[in-house]
Amino acid sequence: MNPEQLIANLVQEAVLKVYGVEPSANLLQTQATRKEFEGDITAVMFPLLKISRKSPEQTGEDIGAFIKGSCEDVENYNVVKGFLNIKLSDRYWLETFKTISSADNWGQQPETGKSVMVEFSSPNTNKPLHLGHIRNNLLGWSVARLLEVNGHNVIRVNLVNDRGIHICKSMLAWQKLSGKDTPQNTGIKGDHLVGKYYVAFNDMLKEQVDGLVKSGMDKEEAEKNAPVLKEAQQMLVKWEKGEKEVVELWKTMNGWVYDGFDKTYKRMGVSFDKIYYESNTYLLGKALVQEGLGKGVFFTKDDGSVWCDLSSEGLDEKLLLRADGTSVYMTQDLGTAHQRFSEYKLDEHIYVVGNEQNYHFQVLRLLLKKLGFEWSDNIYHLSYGMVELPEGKMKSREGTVVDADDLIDNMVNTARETSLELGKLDNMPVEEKEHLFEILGLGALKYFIIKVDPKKTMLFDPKESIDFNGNTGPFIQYTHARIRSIIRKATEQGLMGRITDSSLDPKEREIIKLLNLFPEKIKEGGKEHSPAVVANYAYELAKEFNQYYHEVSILREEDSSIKLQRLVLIDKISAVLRMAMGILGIELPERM
RNA sequence: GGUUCGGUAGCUCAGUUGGAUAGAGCAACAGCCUUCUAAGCUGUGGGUCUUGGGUUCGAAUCCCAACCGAAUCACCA
Repeated sequence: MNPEQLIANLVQEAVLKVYGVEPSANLLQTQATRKEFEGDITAVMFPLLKISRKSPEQTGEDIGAFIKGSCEDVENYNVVKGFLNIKLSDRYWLETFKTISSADNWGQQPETGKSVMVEFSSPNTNKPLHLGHIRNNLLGWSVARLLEVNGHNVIRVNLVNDRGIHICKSMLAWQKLSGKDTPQNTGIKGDHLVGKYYVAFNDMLKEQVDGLVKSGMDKEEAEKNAPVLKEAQQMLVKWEKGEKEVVELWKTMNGWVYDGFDKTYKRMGVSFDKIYYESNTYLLGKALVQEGLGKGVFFTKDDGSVWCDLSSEGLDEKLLLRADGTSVYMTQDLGTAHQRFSEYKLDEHIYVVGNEQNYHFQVLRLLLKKLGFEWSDNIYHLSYGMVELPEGKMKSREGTVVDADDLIDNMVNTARETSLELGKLDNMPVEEKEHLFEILGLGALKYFIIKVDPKKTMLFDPKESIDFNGNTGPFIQYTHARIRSIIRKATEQGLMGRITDSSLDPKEREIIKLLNLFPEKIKEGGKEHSPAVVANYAYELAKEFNQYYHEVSILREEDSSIKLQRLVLIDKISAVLRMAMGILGIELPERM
């Protein structure tokens, strides 16, 4: 039984027997004992004073004495102010550890039969992935893993924005400036090639606008009337009509981008069960709007456009269909949500989307609710804050974005340099080394981003992110490699075995308590959809091991029974680290 | 102005259903490699938890107000 639950039960019984009153559950407050006091679990006495009608100290003494006598797992107790600190026996913790140790995947919950869809990444096909997408991908992936560990069936989906004026811009620039460059003949990764032309388009546009302004046109006017922009708009019209030439080019260039994205996704270790394309879904939702009109929850304006009035909810009016009958983003999202819930029988749908769309999702939920869908309560927007750079905000127009591929290369290179400098890998085959640098670089990046609470705007300092000391991914990877090294040696010596009863060091007790907390941590993480909890837990565990490692000898102890117990313990630490870091998509090396 | 979210050490961040003297890492300083991996460990210094009220045995945590910051309030997606 969970130790806090055990103590709560004991205290409840004690109060009943000693004071003759059955305390309600909310009065039974327990917590882990703070490190500076002796004990494992602390029961808080203050809420019980109205029952005991004695001082906090006396109440603690009464209850402490009772439960010490009633449960043999209670080894000792002490009372500090209103806190009753209870120390459980070594036997109790060893039993707990046996349970943990015998579980194959400690923390994995049984299947719940629930289906959860997680939509994340959602890139545009006119430029490569950047730092913001990295945060998105990492969050999406780990939330999906977290839900799986909690026993749910998870469907990962990606909604690619492959249509619209921005795509036409890249296409037009490509036609004008080259007409023949391909990823193959230039050696440039497909998404970067297309992104290059997107930038080129904006340069052309700026040039033309400047020209028009010089010849006397006002700036706003010039921005609307620049010839290249007109051409791009015409191209979009042609695309919508399905003109063969334009559609072919669109397919070709998007194909390049997808090849590029695939490489980045693969390197980051993310994948999807299904990819939706907006070119296929952008017409969805119109029927729902008609339905809403029929029900009277939407209304039509004089020009024929359709709106929903949300002023009673403290929001504005929201457009759903333009006067010409074409749909907008919201229309489409209504449609896709409806489609997905009916197609997959979802219990929950999580959208991993930046916080600039908080308003959008707030409205989406409201509209679905107004349309009468009960599942509107089961859509959840996992909103995350922007990633800022030390110099300020990222702006794609100003060229201050951090490209995802460049960043990963950078991290891996730094991992390589740092590792070679330390010079510990001289006997490692080249291939294994390269794999190691890859997982170290990515581990540093992933951990750095995931450990921060998603909803907070975070600062990405490239200098700090490649520091491999302290609370970092490589620290945890290093800890794992250390443990595996010991386990390898122990295995060679034939020392690996089962746990043998003996006493526990204080540190071992701490570690067992921490291991015991793991299922709760990932549950909480699942509830809050926050992998940051898991990241910080893994760090805590790794840190405990490192301290333990410096305090005791694991392989050199004279008493072989202690050796065995310690080995089983650290072996379990490495297993839990693998599980936790696996949720975050971070690989742990066997040696480094 | 409306909505949503933040504000914790010089910097980056943790902080559990409200609990004891608010914690890590980085940076600074001082130690520890003949012993299982020093990407490590130990120690020192560093705080008006933005401010002011309230709730109560007890508030970084809950409520109200103010201040500062971010996002958004498009016939873009």
